[in-house]
Amino acid sequence: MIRVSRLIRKLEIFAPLPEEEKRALIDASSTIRRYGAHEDLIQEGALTDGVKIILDGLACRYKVLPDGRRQIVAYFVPGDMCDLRVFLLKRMDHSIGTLCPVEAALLPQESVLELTERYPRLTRALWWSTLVEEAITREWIVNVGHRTAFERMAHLFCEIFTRLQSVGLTQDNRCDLPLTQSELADTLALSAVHVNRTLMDMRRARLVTFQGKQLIIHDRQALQSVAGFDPNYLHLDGETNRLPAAFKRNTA
Amino acid sequence: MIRVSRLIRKLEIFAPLPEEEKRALIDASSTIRRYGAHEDLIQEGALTDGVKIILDGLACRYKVLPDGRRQIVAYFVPGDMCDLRVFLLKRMDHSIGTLCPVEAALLPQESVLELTERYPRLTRALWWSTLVEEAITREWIVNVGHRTAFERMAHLFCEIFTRLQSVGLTQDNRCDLPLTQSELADTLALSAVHVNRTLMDMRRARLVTFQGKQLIIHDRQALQSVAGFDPNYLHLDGETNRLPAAFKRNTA
DNA sequence: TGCAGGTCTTAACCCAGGTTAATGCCAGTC
DNA sequence: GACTGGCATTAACCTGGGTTAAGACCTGCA
Repeated sequence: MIRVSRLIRKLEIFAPLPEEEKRALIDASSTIRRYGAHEDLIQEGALTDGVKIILDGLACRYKVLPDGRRQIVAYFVPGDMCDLRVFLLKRMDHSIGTLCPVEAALLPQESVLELTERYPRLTRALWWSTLVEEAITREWIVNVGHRTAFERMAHLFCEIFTRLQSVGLTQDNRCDLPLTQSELADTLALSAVHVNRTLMDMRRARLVTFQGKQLIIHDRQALQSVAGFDPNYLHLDGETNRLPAAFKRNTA
Repeated sequence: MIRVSRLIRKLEIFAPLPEEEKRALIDASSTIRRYGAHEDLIQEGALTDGVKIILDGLACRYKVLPDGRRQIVAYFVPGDMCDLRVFLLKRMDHSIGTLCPVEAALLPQESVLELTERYPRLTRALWWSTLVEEAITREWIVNVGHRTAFERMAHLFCEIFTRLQSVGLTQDNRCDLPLTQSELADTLALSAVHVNRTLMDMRRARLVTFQGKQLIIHDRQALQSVAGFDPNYLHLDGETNRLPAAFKRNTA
């Protein structure tokens, strides 16, 4: 199996890519690296380097506060890229770390520059994927700011499940989710204790079971409804995307 | 005065732009539009159109929840662009509205495509500015998630003041800030009542006075310190940015 | 096989911030 | 110069979620 096939599958939600451009992306990302659990791919303050494409496992962006508390601000699932264009900033203003063992493809800076200079369709698809990422970050502000613990967690589960589903990493109503409760807490801006309480409530409500690093969604409809989850912001539906007219010509 | 000079000034924090590219940007953005206070530039669900550059006034991105509550997820100050590449998405997943009368330059989609195709330096500078915007969004998650009302508000004031300062819109220790307390509440994910309480506390602590749409910072050092504000994430310091080597050649 | 460190679970107690509601203070405007 | 509607301010009361702490449950390792 082609290592970056999940990325390509994702990019093609936006628009089909010509074989040549797919091949160029595959060729450029042939260097694979493996990371252990809870290892940093890159640390806050470090000089930025090339782009990483997550092939397997789960990673996250996070920020650490002076008092040592941590806020996870994004998850990376297989097929996601960490920071298409970070090399434009001198130093990272946050860290990226793994949550479990991770396999990633490296795309050196020069390759990114070259690809984006030569392949307009690929470039637009990559841009699009960064727009989606931004949309997710915005939704997280709403989540942390305006939803109760229960809704918030329900919303996160809906999002993760939907994203994993779109890259073929769910089975029926379940998926692997290698997170501890306190990592969930760092994500949702809740205490670990309250995450546990809420998880128990969800289990009792027969909505969701999250145990042994497995997420089982018993009633997706109900879950989405309590969460107020509208998948629109994930832009996973081809219908919600469009190509600028000037660009469509080249796409057939 | 050139209408988009603030944008150009901002972009040149990243790297100086050749005259030709500046001129191209100025020419492309010669259509000016005026909006009233609390008017939408674009609404959630609408088809996306061209890019807008804020010349004067204050605008914001916001999302509305089913229960009618609103979360402001970003501010646009003069010199900011609303969504360089939104036209890659079919429909908006949030709205952009004004907070006071606003003057904006319109950059039609075709101009964006043309500029980004012809002018690599300008393009990179524009990319950079979207990276900065993303960094701000991430910091907002931390703000809403992990800081107390007092710290949170202090942090927002530090950020806004710094951003306005960088485009020359502050006088000494004060700046115009055309927000009501309940708009502040929508930003900080607090109730309007608690915003008022906190504002009073800040006034009493002789840190900040926010009255009559004016923000006066009495003790910036102290404010930054309670907020845990580290301006690094704004990337306004030229030193924190860098050009990829492959690109530097063309920049002299 | 027993121990150690991480994780999960539960209970008891507390407080930051939400909610409701009343009052005051404008700036238009007819 | 009264009337209206939007803001700001304050008080009284309540609750969701934080904190602390203790016990149970794992899993890997010696």
